[in-house]
Amino acid sequence: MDIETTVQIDQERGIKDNSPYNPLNQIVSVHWRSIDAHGTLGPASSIVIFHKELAATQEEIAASLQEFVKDLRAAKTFVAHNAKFDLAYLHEFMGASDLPRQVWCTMVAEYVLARGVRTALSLEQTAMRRGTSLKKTDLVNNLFKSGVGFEEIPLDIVVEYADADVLSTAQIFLQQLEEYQTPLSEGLVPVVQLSFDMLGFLQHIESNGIHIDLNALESVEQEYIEEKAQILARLEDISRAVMGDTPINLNSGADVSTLIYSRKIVDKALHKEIFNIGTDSRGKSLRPPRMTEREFTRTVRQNTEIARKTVAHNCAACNGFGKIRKTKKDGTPFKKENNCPKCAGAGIIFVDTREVAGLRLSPDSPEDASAHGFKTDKSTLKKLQAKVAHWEEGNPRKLIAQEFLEGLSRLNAVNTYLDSFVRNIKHWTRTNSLLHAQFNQTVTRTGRLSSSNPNFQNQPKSGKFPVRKCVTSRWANGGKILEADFSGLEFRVAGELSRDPQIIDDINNGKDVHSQTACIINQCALSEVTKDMRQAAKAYTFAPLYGGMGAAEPPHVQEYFKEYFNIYVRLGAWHKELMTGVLRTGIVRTPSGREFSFPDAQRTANGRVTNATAIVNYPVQSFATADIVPLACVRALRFFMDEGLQSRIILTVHDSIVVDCYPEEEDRVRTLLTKAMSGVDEEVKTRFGYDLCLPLAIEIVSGINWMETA
DNA sequence: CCGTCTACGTA
DNA sequence: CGTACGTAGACGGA
Repeated sequence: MDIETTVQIDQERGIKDNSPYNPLNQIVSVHWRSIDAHGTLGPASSIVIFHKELAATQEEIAASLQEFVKDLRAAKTFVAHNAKFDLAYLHEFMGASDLPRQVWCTMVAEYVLARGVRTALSLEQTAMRRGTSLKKTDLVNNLFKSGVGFEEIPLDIVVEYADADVLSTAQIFLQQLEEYQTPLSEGLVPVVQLSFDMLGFLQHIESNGIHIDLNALESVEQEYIEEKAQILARLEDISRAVMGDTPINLNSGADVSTLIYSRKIVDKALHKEIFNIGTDSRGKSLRPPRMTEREFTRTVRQNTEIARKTVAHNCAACNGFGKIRKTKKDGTPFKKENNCPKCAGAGIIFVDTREVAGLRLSPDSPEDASAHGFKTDKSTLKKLQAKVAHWEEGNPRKLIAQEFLEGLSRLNAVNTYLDSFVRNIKHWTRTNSLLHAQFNQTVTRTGRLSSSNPNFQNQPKSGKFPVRKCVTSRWANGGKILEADFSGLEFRVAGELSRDPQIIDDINNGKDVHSQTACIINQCALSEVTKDMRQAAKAYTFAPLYGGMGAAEPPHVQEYFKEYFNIYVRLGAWHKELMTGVLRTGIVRTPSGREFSFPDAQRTANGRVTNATAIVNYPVQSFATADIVPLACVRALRFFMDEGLQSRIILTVHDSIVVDCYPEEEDRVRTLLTKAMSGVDEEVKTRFGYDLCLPLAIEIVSGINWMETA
């Protein structure tokens, strides 16, 4: 089936919203066909509910809807491309009672078959790839792209288009059904079934929505706006002091780079080429070139010029107007004015003084280069701050530099908090204070979810991000926000998949692995490890797990990587097995049967395997957060329903489940989540036929909002 | 207008 | 140190 809907456009931001949770949206039409057990298609049916050309009476529409509901109830399997969307509309507009239990989403099925290789998954692209029937839909596509809802598109075209989509979906479904029965792909059945179950879970939590306290959000926003204004005022003062009249846009990497490093790039294209700036076909950054310190310094000198403080003058060529009127060859003036070429239309020219502008810091290595100059991100700024700390006390620029670097670092963060988090939460929160973020099932290479409109999976951590205070319970009297996390899930799964006896031992004995790492890194005794050292060491516990080799690290850290694989011998052996397996078959498989294809993998001249890090990382990340956690999600929802809980599951963030807890239900919620999550091994066994050898532990916290949890 | 790049944040 | 994401503004070429 296929549902066409209206769409709302946010004029200010140009954002299109065809969500069923936008109260202004409506179902325009519903289109469907039946398919019998032999794969024979019934006739095309459709109902038009809301359209400018609509002639049917309410009674007639109601009668057609009855027909549709009858077919829906009779159906064994509900098939649609991006079925979550259609299910959500059915749920919001027709209530939950008639929703089909078994769903087949042709988009999700296609995604699983793609085996982690990025593939265009739209209905159109899928149909083209599979050679199934396809209606030329340029007209509809263009209208839709420009934001015209289906209610405005000529009705005969809507019906023709939608019927063609239904037919195409049906044909793709039949092909997929066959493909999932072939020896090559039958192993994917448990995973695609879990994905369909997860689709229902996602539709459910999206429908529940997240309750937002808009007053709390407003006051957090005000605090950030104030903080930003203060930082900006100070940074602009400093900017004027060190740059003279040269205008600096603190949101511009190029401007800020000039200010910090006192250098302007002469030829940006050349600069990009020299420092190999860019991304590869997988969207990852290219590697910076190797250079000695001397080479680097020389290169920077050659391709940059020292930034000087400037004094602004009225442009003499245009008298400060910015525009000039040229005259034609015959002496008559052109009709339109041109931008003054001397000042590029600004009316002002900036004349260099002799004084060097900026903070006069130097980049260290090609790693510090960026497209428009040199990096100005948090870690680079931190490095620069450490340098400035060593400047002699008498240096008059020391204080200013410290203040600027610290302020800029915070400004970058506060900008993100305001521009991305606050603004987007505000934008997507409906008038009933519910925010229905989207969870996308067919985006990532590993099978994880992604989240958008807004992304609710990248909020700064609990306890330090006041925006989280606005996530509150929908039940005013005694409702709570509760979050259950799998602890150390990926480390456990790495032990699980490699069956490394030392990892298994460490986990069973509750060993503090990060402290052990800190010991090795800092070459000290266990008793000497401080809290900070342990925190810093965490990254090094995980690096080798995911294929990190410490190539760019100092010698003693490289030693650590060696020692790590001496301790976890089996893990290292497993990594090798994965790689030789990929070289042989092109495939990595997890215990769920999910597969990842590496068609281009080969051994390079220096003995390494292409995509080595991805090959060892995908199974761990995927089995943990794309198989185990979704399974726990599906179980949790099933338990909640079976027990008739009023509490709502509202969110999952890769290894956690978040619940809006109904008053007095917290104990039951905790019990059921523990059963769903810690007990997930029993369903891993029934669904995938796999015995987990390690226990899965969870931690549960709760509080009056999503920030203040304990 | 659209793709690329940098920056922020998460597991 | 690695892998996987989404969003926004700046920039530069069409």
